[in-house]
Amino acid sequence: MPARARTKTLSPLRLKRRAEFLAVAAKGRKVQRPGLVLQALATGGEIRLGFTATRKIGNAVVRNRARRRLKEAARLFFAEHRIEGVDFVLVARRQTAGRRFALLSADLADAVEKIGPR
RNA sequence: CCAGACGGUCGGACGGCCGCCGGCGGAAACGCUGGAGGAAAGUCCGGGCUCCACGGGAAUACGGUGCCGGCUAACGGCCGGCGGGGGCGACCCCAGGGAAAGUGCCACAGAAAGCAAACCGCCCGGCCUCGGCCUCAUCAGCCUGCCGGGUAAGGGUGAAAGGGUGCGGUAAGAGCGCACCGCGCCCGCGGCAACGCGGGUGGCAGGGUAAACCCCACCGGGAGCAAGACCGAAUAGGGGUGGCCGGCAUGGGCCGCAAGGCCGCAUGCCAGGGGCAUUCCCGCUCCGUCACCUGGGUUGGUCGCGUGAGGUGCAGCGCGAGUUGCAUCCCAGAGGAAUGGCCGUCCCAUGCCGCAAGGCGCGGACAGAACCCGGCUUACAGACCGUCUGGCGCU
RNA sequence: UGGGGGAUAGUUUAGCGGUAGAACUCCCGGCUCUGACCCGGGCAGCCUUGGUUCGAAUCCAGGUCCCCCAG
Repeated sequence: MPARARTKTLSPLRLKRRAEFLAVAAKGRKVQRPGLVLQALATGGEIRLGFTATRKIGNAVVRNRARRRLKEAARLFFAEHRIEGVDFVLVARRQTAGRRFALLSADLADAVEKIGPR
């Protein structure tokens, strides 16, 4: 049986293992925006998301907040745009926690657009 | 009213829409319900819990603690007291046992840095050879010089110089004598004690440093929830049973005519290496190979995993830390890990514009549970409450 | 989570409780026609806050940061 049943089928699978993050970083594409860095790797399977916040951007509270805002932005964006077959990693930057949410969302849309032609 | 001391509480509020994690109900859709902190932090102490080692004793080593009494499951924590230091005061701070067990160190300066001595001095006595003063000259005297002795008041060095201040005393001095202060010892009283108070006595002995080694007293097994338990599929390593396993002596058995050889079969003795902090005594345990049998790690799942040294209220006892009784409540828990996003009104802080009303903008202290609990330490915008101190003013 | 170590000049590093040193760098001067080498001189430092001590880079405690090890 799966580790835990996804109650929401529309909430995408999460990347959890270090190896998965490393694979995306090593083999995928990368786009930088003021609010985030987006990494993408075509896999052909279901869409999967990973979130990264390093110690460089702040203490635990700041890192948590940055990651949650990225999650919210991603949730809203991918509800509108169905994309399959890609692993995305959203990396928080110093500005992520403080940037206005509308700008952060625009950063994400921009980044997906630019990285789009896989 | 101003300045301050101490203790405590809170640490944005309300609402709407869309979401996240857990629980309950449901076939599902979905509904209901719970969802970070005082420090969740640092990981500095103490425990619970779990596994391992668990044999006892003695000594040693190592680490920690260190005024007294109490609280506590325990503590290096807390409370109360004592002593010392600071502050006008409320109050604050203190690793605060032992320096007459021993060792070490005390740079530079200074005569001398720990055992008593004496550099410049002061004083006494002696020698007068040379020199100087005095004298007409000599002697005597004085200065200087040399020798012997007495001193530690003064000078100077230092963080520190063998009690301090004053009076007496003396050749000069000195606890040499006296008074007060300090210190040691003895006695009495108060206190459970640390200690305090009083009296007597000694004539000053015993410099500092133990956050230098050390001594004394007390405490201390190791590891940690990735501990650990259970469930489930394939390959190398574990467990049990049996056989074979080191040397020597004696006996025995077998082969051989014999010399001799083989067999640990029996008894006894001696062994090697590793582990149990070290040493010692006894003690325990493990070791290599073959055959057969049979259970378990890693990845995954379940449990551990929140009813607890628990929170709140009231009452009793206690100065207090706390403790006892009654009532009442169930209050996040999961995996790399959930509590977020947007909007509105208000509150707070702040920037700009404005005479003002107000407008525009930006931002809400420190910080995020990872087995749990008791402390400590550190971070923290601002607000509030209580007690107290000093000052000013009024009645 | 547990354990261990470290922080000294811009860099790499010495440093028995009393002096903070060395090398490279940098600056100035000299040598040279010029540069390098070389020679002489100079600037600059004990992570932070308290405490012990007459005196602390050194000893003790709290804090900050960094590194390493085990799982």
